[in-house]
Amino acid sequence: MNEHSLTSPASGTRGQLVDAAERVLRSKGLARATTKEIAREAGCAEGTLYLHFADKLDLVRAVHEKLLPAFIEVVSHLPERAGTRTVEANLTELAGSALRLYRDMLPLGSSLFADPELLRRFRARLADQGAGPHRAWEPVVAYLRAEQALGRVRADADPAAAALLLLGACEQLTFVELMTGPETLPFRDRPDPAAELVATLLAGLSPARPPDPTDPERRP
Amino acid sequence: MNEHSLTSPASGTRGQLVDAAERVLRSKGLARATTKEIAREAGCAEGTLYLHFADKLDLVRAVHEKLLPAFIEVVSHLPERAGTRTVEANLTELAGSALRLYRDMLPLGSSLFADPELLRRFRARLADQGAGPHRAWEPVVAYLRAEQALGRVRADADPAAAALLLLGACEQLTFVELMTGPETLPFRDRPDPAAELVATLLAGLSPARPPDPTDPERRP
Amino acid sequence: MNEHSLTSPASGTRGQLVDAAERVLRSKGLARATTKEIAREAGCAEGTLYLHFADKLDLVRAVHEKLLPAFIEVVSHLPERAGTRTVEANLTELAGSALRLYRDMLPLGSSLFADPELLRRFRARLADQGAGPHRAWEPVVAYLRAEQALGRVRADADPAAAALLLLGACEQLTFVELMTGPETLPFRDRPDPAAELVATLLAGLSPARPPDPTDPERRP
Amino acid sequence: MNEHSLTSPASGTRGQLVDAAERVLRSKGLARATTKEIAREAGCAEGTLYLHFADKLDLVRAVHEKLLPAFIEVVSHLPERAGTRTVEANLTELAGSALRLYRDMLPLGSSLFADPELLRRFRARLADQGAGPHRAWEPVVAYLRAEQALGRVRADADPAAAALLLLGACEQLTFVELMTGPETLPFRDRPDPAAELVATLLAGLSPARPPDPTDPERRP
DNA sequence: GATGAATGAGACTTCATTCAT
DNA sequence: GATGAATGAAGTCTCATTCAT
Repeated sequence: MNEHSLTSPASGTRGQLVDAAERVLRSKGLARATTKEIAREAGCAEGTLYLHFADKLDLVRAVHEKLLPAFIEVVSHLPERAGTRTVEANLTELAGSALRLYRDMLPLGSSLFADPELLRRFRARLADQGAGPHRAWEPVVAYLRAEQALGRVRADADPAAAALLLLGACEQLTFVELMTGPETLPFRDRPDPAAELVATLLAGLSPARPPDPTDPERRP
Repeated sequence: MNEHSLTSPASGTRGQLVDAAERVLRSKGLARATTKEIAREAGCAEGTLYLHFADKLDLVRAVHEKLLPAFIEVVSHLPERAGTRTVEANLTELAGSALRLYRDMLPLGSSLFADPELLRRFRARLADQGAGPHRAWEPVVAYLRAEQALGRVRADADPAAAALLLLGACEQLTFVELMTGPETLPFRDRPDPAAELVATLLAGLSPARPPDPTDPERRP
Repeated sequence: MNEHSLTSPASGTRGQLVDAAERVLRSKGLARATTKEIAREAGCAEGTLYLHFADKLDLVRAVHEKLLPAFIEVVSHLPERAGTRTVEANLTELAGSALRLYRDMLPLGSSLFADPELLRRFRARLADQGAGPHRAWEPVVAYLRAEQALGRVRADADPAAAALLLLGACEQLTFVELMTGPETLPFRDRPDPAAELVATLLAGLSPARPPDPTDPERRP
Repeated sequence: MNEHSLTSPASGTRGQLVDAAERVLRSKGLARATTKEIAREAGCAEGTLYLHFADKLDLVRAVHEKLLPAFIEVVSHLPERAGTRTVEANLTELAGSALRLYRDMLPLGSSLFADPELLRRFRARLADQGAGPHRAWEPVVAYLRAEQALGRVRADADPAAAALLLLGACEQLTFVELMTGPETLPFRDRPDPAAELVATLLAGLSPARPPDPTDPERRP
């Protein structure tokens, strides 16, 4: 992962074009990214773009296609952590990673919504691959299920809902920060937002609760 | 609230232009919304747009400026609910509303990231008004604090983190649904996603917990 | 004559519009003078312009129509000077005035050539009035004739050619200065360009000449 | 030199654009010259213009930049004439050329004043090149100095002032003719305006003058 | 495969002019 | 006579795309 991209630099003209497009999309935005600048950034001629992609939108789609796997790659090592350290530590590390990843990916990913045709092509490709952004939840769900099996997470908790709560909070926090600007950081000026989110999720909001019969700590 | 807008239809040419721009942005996306079509949709000449806005981006910014207040308006009645019904019912209703609101607002709001200049102007206006998207959390936080005072929410819970977890989950669920397409609805095919999220947030993930000493239900 | 115009400020809305147009033409140029700004400068509404002029070009023409009379007004007192002071002093004063006048008038007057239709209308009006910019030569010619009658100018000199030489030199000097910019003043950095032009015109270039038989100084 | 331009037709798309722009500026004027028509005249697409020039004004400036060198080219052969024929014949030929050149150049050159931004850019380029319209005087001054050395022009005459008087008269005569229109030709209906101007300049206006001691014709 | 000058449709924007008040 | 919001034609300029080299 280099400084400008979540993914490794690609070789070959095609790869250079995708990397260049990603850099230009990040700095100029979809609305102001031109083929001229992308080609210049890739170090090739404007016409070369059309040897590798049907049109500009196809190149942009190729950029978006790199993003989700990059995210999943980072999250996918989480299940191996089940049973190690504490649940709180593992989830806090996850939330920290998610906050960093979203900060890099949200501006690019969100701009899919600026062009319905781009979104349509992106979806078509997702459908072909049976993929989707929800795949990012799967390692988290798998981890939580493993911890449930180990008795470190309530057996009757809903792992999917929990994954969504935690990752959603990270995404929204990033979304708001990016909208509000670098000067105003609502919530993030707290010592450790990731830890606070995890603590709240672990403890829940209900004031009291009957003891969990599956709780191994309660076994004699 | 009409079918096409979260806000009441405005009167006056300026208001018609903002409403028309919102409709066009929704259907065509920022990248394909043209001044010609916006003017046609507003029922006025293209030049009229420039009597009311400095340029196209200023009109787009005006559309975005309407979104947050519309969201807050809906959420802001929540605190009055404190102490009524059950916490679970109140939060489930909130989550349901949030899911519906995000579905309307996310495509528009996200496209802010497609143009850095648009985002810059949007932020500048936020700074002038001391506002920000985090204001949407405030009514939820206020509600949770009120319920804490009533003993219906753990006294040591973090209301801000809880608001972020719940609203973030709603936002991410919507985000993924919008990206994945109307056919594939991960998670949302469940009977009631809002209820599941709330249940998980209320119960927490930890298998056991010492009784909350401030819990009034535990007083003899 | 006020600071902004060669002519007295006019009263009435029509006159205010002409004055305002002159100021805007001077500062912005014909190519960038808009009816909106002229109206603002005149303190009236844009529509009011069309109550007093057929269109924008008619207003511009009205501005140009004021210029020549203003020039002639200044030059027209010259013939009264015949026989007073010296010919050199009188012509030097004339040249000095002409330099100042051209500096004010050339930018405006020259821009007539930027629009053939404007020039056409201007000419049509000139034809109606039997006027023309050559009228500016007439007082100078009249003066020189008077000095010829007094024997202070060669009897066989051509007053029209002399007027053209002197005023033409002043015009070109100004033209070049305006083109070159305020920093570089070719020729004008000399102590007194007007005096040098007059001295050269009076003495001529020919190295020797037979005595003028009509020269009164040679009469016994 | 072709019928439409003072300069040789250029090759290459850029040169064709400059030539086309010159023709359109001559016929339509700065105020009515459109990029669409210039491109059509140049036989290329409108967008091609922007491959070779930053904007329309840059193209117009390029046209203006060709004018002065074209003028100087014609005048620059004058110094070689020193000592040949008569001073009167040489200067009359110069004046004749100047009248023709000004008729071609003044409408274009004058319209520089119709747009301050155009004038600003033109000046900036002049400053870079150390050039300026006053360079047109230099060959004339050089010629007069040479004739002074040969004793055919008064030794104490001011060559710069003389050049300005003669060229200025030609410019003003053309200026007035262009303003007044082709029907009315003040002064130019005379048999040979150029000859009359030169005769007056050579003889001067003063009725008498002491013999020039440096005049070689007076030496025994 | 690579180039980059040329293309031309179409975007945004301006501005002289009109007209109901 | 005065207004100024609205008009819409026309302008400048951009940029994805093509194609001869």
